[in-house]
Amino acid sequence: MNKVRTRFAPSPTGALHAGTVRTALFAWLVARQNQGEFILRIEDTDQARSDQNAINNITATLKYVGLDWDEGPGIGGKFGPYTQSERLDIYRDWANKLIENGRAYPDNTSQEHLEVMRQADKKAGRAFLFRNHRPKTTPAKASDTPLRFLSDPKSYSWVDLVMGDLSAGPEAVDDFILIKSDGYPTYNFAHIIDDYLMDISHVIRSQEFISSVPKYLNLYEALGIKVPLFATVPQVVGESGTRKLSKREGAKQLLEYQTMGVLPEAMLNFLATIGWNDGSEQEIFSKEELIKKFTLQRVQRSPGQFDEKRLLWLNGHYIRELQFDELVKLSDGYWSKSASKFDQAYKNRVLKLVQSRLKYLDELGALTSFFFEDLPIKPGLISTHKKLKDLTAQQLTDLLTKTLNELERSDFSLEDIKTRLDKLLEETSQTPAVLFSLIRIATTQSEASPELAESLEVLGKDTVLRRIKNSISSTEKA
RNA sequence: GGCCCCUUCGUCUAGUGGUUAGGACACCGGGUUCUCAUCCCGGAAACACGGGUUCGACUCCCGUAGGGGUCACCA
Repeated sequence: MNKVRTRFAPSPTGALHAGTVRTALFAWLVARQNQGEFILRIEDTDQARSDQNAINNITATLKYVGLDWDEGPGIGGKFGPYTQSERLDIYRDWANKLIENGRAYPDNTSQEHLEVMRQADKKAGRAFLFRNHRPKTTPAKASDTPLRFLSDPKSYSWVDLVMGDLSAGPEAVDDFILIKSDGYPTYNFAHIIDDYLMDISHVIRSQEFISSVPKYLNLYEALGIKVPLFATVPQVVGESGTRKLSKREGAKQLLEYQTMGVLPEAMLNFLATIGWNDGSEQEIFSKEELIKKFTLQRVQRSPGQFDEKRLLWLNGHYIRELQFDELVKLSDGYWSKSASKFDQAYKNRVLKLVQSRLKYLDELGALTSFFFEDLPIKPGLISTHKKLKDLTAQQLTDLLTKTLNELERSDFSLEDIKTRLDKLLEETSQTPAVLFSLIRIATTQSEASPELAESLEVLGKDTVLRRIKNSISSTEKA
């Protein structure tokens, strides 16, 4: 069997989102599991829409999720260049071969006339086929005359590695533009030439191209070149459940998740399991396992929905699995501003307390800010608390005062804090639901926090006593 | 509209003629001295519909409906 070579061939017209990257991932997995090669090719044949920012976004996104490429722009390779705008001569040569064979013809039908014909066909309830309107005579070939493929309509059936047996009638084959008036090839033409010249074994792409395959098959024949294997990956749809993932659908570009602090291994796991699983009940897959277990045959044929909740669950899982020193490194940059005045040792103690609570790194600041600054007192935390709202100000003050007196005598070791909290429960004959809630609110002024004793220990005696005193004076006023 | 593809809990899915239709996320309830999270236990929740074939259909066949893609000098 020939060497497996797969490619990711995006057009640089915007930021990558999950759907596109998932397709890239599948192509990458096929290459890696077969000791093959993964090629990055930039399809910038649309001059107006392509730009360098998008190219940067593509490479940054691939690097984020760890999809390395063996050949591509920048790094080169034996089949370069890997940017289509640098391959114009190649397409022209192949186009000339088609002209010589009588399989391509210049056509300068105006956009207006095309539109008229399209409307007429639409009205007649049939698909528009240019070949039904081929001009009797072809214009002289000038440099700005578009070149059309002269199709040879017939039925095709072929095998798709994901979708299975597919077929279509001759109505799916038409005369399409090969070279545009600006001299650039269309996608339909360029990708076929490139896949052939770059020795691509598997063309793995998303669903919108499936109905164009018969046209491509017809072109492969005209060109007399070998047809690669096809694998069509269904789309990833957005929250609506129907529409394709897009900016309009509210989809984030993938790099936003990097900024949020979604770990690459979580993103990879998530992407791979939209529309794929190994047949078992396994949910967590490492990159190595994916390489070992992935098969195109087990890719779902129906679209998959992007479920951010599931992504965040996976990410939480991977954060919990992280070695602590690894988490320390990754957390850098996600702390609240107020944390900058504290040393790393203190931050580490805080981090230990929240590792199991983080769904994504960017939550860190909000989750831990009370460890670094006295938050403003929020009376609502008590007045709406289901266990505290019915206590009088006097009762609250009493409880806090007793707590203050007890903790003042503590050496603030975790052990001692726990002992004294237990003692307070006895003395006040309050349930933890009341007393601990109150202390927690007084010392954190937050909706939620890690375990009370541990939080107090990390906060330290001075801070805890100060905050309790502040709370007392605030409840007295109320 | 023509052509093509798709259809199991809200979501991701297991399932390839005989299962109490399984798991996970999310959700709800309970437990872990308080909250949030983790962890553990439990709950609700699906075979789009209609015909066949068969002793027996989620599984096979045919329709119907719904959804998606495509019909560009965009990819």
